[in-house]
Amino acid sequence: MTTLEQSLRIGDVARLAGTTPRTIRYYEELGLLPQAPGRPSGGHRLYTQAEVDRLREVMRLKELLGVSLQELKELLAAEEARAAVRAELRRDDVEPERRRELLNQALGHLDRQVELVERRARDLAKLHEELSATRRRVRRKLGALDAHTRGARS
Amino acid sequence: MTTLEQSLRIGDVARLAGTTPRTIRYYEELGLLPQAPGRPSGGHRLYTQAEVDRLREVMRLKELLGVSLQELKELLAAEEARAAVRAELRRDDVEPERRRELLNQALGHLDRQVELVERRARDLAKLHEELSATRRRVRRKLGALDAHTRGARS
DNA sequence: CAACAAATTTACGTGAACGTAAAGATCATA
DNA sequence: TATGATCTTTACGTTCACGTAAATTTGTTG
Repeated sequence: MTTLEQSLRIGDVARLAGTTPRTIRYYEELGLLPQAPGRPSGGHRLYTQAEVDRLREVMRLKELLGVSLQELKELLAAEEARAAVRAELRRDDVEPERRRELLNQALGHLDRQVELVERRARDLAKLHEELSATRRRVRRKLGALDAHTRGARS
Repeated sequence: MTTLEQSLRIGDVARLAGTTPRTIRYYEELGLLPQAPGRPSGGHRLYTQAEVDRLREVMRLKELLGVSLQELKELLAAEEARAAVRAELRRDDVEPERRRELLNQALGHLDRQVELVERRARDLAKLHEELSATRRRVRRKLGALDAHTRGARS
């Protein structure tokens, strides 16, 4: 379980996620990524696999949802909330009151994301259907053309 | 049938499509929209409903596919091909040879579009599933929390 | 410890997709 | 025909999402 994961530097993270150090610093600056967890004596940023995953997720959402980094940051409040939940849940003495609050917050954020995704999926499905219909029509015309040409035994 | 549609000016088109004149001119400059069909003596651009539709389609594809305007232009070669087909098909004397060629071109472009849409749809579906799973877990935790609280008759 | 790769901050540069301003031309209406 | 709204081109400005360069510092390795 103790994967001994540690000490990825910004260049490693960038390579692993398929981007550049500049982008990572930029995202950190925007608050899209949390401050690098390790930073021994103000030196280089140190990351773990968790940060790589987070980064990939950010990139994926950006690509799939087509939102600005600012909107994405707001959307990602969900992740932060869930992180907070996980952190608090590790301790056993959280009051159920508080626990429920955190969970409900996370649920709200998740609902926003799900709704966004569903809207886009619906739109895409509609577009797909239209394209397919057009494609079928074109193929039918091609078929008719073939048949006619052969029928005329040119 | 003769809808007598005509004489929309650039501002009208912009309002109807939910954008601005600047954007329309920009798209025309990029070749995303054809030259305005009417331009009496070098004066104002004149459009018909067809141009409004085309514009909306461009905006929709841009939004849904998340591609650059340049990529979009290349993708939209399909529409141009289909327009050419429609134009030529109106005449009855097109050689079947040529006809088949045009139709096959259109089919190719359509296939590219369909594939792109399908890829995105698959990615979105995967994301949706993951979000839903997470959501279910959160709800389960909330449920357990409720049950426990009531069980403890606090 | 020398030396070289990789990281740091600071700051200016860039391409895409438009916005906006200016100066003038054109169109609809009173 | 006057006049105000809308359009024209030209051109510079702006925001976003980074790229790139410079000067310096930090880690790593022989």
